[in-house]
Amino acid sequence: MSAAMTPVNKDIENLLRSHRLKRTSARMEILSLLLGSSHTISYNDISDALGDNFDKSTVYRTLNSFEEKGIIHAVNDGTGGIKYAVTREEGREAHVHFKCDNCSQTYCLPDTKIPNVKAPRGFVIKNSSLLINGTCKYCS
Amino acid sequence: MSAAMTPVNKDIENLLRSHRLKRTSARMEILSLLLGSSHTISYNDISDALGDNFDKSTVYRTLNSFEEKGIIHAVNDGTGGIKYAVTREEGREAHVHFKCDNCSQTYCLPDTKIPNVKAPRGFVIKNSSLLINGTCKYCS
DNA sequence: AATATAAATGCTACACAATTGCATTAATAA
DNA sequence: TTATTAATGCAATTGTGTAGCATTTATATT
Repeated sequence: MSAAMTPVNKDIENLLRSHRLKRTSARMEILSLLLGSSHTISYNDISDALGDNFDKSTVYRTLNSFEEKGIIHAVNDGTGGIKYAVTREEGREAHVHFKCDNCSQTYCLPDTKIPNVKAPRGFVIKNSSLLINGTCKYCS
Repeated sequence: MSAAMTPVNKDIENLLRSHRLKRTSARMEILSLLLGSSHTISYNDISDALGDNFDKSTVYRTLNSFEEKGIIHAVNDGTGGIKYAVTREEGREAHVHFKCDNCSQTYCLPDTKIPNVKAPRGFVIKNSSLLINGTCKYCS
């Protein structure tokens, strides 16, 4: 078996370099977690996984710079904090997020696009975000 | 001209009584603000409008009990705090919320229903919330 | 390989939203 | 009018996230 099921370092390094972000261990480890997760993750998830190796502000700043570069996107599932997921090709367009009431995880549904809605006269639509909750495929 | 453009006290009293909530001045005033607003309002909006007549915890607890009773519903427009609006008949069904990038107000669109989406196999949908942003009818 | 420079980090403090425990006060039922 | 039950105010606390600033580190340059 290979070293890990997690994304290989080279992939992560390339991703950082292509966005002109310095290759630091905080970024490597945080990006590795994000790439290896099937669902959105929060600051707390990252903090738990990484122990106290990095300062809170480093983790938050890392997430913010990933988001600015478009590597990840923020998801607000209504539970308080913000969660993040890597933005994959299929998910560039506005896609649906799904929060499971059972396991409390929030998933990107990159292939499920947000339908167009017709707003009342005078309201001009720019963006939209659709959050669904229910039971995820691992819990149903 | 009648006493005010705001909802009459009797309406508010009835609303409280029908939900078995005691008629206190905090509830009367907060509910009056909510009923009189065309858009969602936050704790800060209420606090500003009411001065320091009521404690922070009273205001939050009042909003929470209104929400539990279904008198109002919470809207998270991604700007930090939670906003609230009275749930009117047409809006009982899941409706769209609209955040204006210009005036920063968030509106209920009670007649704009959230379209059904087809989630991937295994995901069972219970509820959904759709937040649109753009320019509202008062700003366009 | 050594150095310069620009950026990232850790630390501490802070800001803000929201909640909680508890003693006091007020609203309604009896 | 009193008894009961719930709401309020206060103070403290939690949780999420940001900001300033000195120090350290990654990378480009020589």
